[in-house]
Amino acid sequence: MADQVITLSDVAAAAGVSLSTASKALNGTDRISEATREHVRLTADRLGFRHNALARSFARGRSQTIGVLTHRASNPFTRVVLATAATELGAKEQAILLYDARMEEQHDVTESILQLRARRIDGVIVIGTSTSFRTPSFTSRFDVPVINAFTVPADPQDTTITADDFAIGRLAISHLLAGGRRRIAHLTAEPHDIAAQRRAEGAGELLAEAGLEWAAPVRFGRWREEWGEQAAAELLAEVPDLDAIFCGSDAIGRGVERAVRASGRQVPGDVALIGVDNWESLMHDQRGTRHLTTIDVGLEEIGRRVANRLLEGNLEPGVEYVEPHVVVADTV
Amino acid sequence: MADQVITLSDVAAAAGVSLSTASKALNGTDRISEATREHVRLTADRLGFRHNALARSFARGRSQTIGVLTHRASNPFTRVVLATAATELGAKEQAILLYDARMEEQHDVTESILQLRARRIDGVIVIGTSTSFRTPSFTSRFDVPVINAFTVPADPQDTTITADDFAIGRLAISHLLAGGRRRIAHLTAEPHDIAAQRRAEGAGELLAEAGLEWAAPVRFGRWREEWGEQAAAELLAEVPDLDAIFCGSDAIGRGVERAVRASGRQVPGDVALIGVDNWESLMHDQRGTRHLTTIDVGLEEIGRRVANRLLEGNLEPGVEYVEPHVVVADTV
DNA sequence: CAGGGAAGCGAAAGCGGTTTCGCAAATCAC
DNA sequence: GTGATTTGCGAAACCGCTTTCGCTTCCCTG
Repeated sequence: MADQVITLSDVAAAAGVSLSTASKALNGTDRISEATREHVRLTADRLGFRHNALARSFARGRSQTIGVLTHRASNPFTRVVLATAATELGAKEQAILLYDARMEEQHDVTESILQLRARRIDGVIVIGTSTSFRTPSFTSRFDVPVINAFTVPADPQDTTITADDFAIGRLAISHLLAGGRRRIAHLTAEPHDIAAQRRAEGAGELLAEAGLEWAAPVRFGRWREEWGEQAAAELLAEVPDLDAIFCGSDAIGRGVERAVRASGRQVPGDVALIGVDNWESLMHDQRGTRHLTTIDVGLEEIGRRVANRLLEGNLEPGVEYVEPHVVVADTV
Repeated sequence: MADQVITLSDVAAAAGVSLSTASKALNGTDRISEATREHVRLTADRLGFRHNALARSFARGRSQTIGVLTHRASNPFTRVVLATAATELGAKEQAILLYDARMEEQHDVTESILQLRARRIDGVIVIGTSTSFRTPSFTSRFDVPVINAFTVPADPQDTTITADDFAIGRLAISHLLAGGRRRIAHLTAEPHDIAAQRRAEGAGELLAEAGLEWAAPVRFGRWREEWGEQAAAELLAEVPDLDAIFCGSDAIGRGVERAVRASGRQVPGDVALIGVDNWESLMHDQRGTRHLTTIDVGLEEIGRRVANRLLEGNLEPGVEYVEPHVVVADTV
């Protein structure tokens, strides 16, 4: 525990070579004979040597830490991306330094940016709140790579990895069609919400390709369970022969399900339901279980990919979409 | 952007003092006249100087980063604690370095520990998976402070901050009693699950204090929605005059609610429901809404407190419990 | 066999701060 | 007014590693 810490010069001395030789040997850099390299490696192992990461970072000028800018880290979607990215980065010995700011407030975020630069971070991940809101562009405010996650990019030249709402809509309908449903309706969030719009568009497109139409006009409302319940009740009264409802989110879906059951219909016997978000996975692990069939938008994949792209330095400008996937459960 | 970086010696030169004086002035350490201190500060500001955090960390031997050991970062509860702690730490310029390991596997975690020590981390947070499982003790394996979060500590001398399952049970019953309920049952998880046990004990205790008994024996089963549904159906058949069910988790509660409604009863008119976890908060923010009344176990508070304790160096040995609170919604 | 180039290694200069220590001047006690 | 402290500041060592540069030695070419 309190044992003397071994430094590189200890290793060099023990191996009978110079400090610089030892450094090069262990780093695999520069021209060193294979014999001495191996010899240094062995003595280093024997002594239990580990680089002092602080000294190394200092000398190299690279901090082994990635800055993360979030809008509101308490957002559950943000958390998933954050935790996944942090795990991925940690596995590669990269720390993260998180600044949680209201990105709209210039002053606040400017201070954070200065802090991050002072820390000589190696890269930046900007995590947006959703695909509904545009996140300001920070790319030009750093001299290290910046990558955006889970957001609608303000600048199309920024590197962005995000969910594919259009594909989500298509996938939902495709799954319902595969289940034999034909009289399908869609209940979703605010009409000005970008994610809601794209999901509706994607869904409408696939429906049209199948030669079908919505069984009722798409209803826009709120991302809320209670709205789902109320809207579904009205919808079922107007269009009694529905056989499926595509719900804009799992929260809405929960409300819809209650209304459908309250109307005396069976789920999925009479009406199939599919949501979006994979809400239940946020509770699964040992606990929880699947009930509502849903579309997973791929938040974890976003987190993983963002971390890896950044480390690889693989930052092509433009938006890269993550493929959604169906999570099969009891409601289709 | 690519503008010359200002170093401390630039500041010293501009202020007409020595490097060491400049350092002390800005750090508020050592004896420096207030006049020169202020003068140095002003020139530093004027030049836009920021400490090179790397150099500083190196010189001081403190990394400004906290190591985090998790069992499985993908666990939703872990994520909440992690994200909250990271936010709190970030606000104080502390980075985090996350190692996600199966803590049971010695080899794996030993490597992580060595990495963390090489990084000269300033402290360690160990996040458990829940209050159901015991996490091995890592305190003695570091020479920096270690604090455990959301776990049953293996060593009572370790510093641990976690949820108070006993209080959770009491609180749930107290809320139901305040709502005028008297015929109360409890459906919860596996009988060997520590969290489930304590919640049941706490609930039973408060019930006894109120001069009441369970309307039916406590039923232990699984942390699953479907189990809740099935168990509630049976329970209602056996004890038709129940007026409340304390559900061991929100997932169970969801299932219970379906069963109650399916039996023709109203929620909360005929039967009140209360869960545990504040599941919906994991989805709230802009979206989602409250439906199920529940007990929030205080995960965010755990994250916050763990971060702050560590920074303050305020690490008394023993377990500190976070107070749960009721989240009022529609089912009581 | 002379000369040029490459291979292998070491000396030393950083990287940009913090911190110890010593010295001169100012302040204090008596 | 003298000696003992205290105050304010600068010189320089140091943190542990990376990296440049130069010096040998060896090999190859013609």
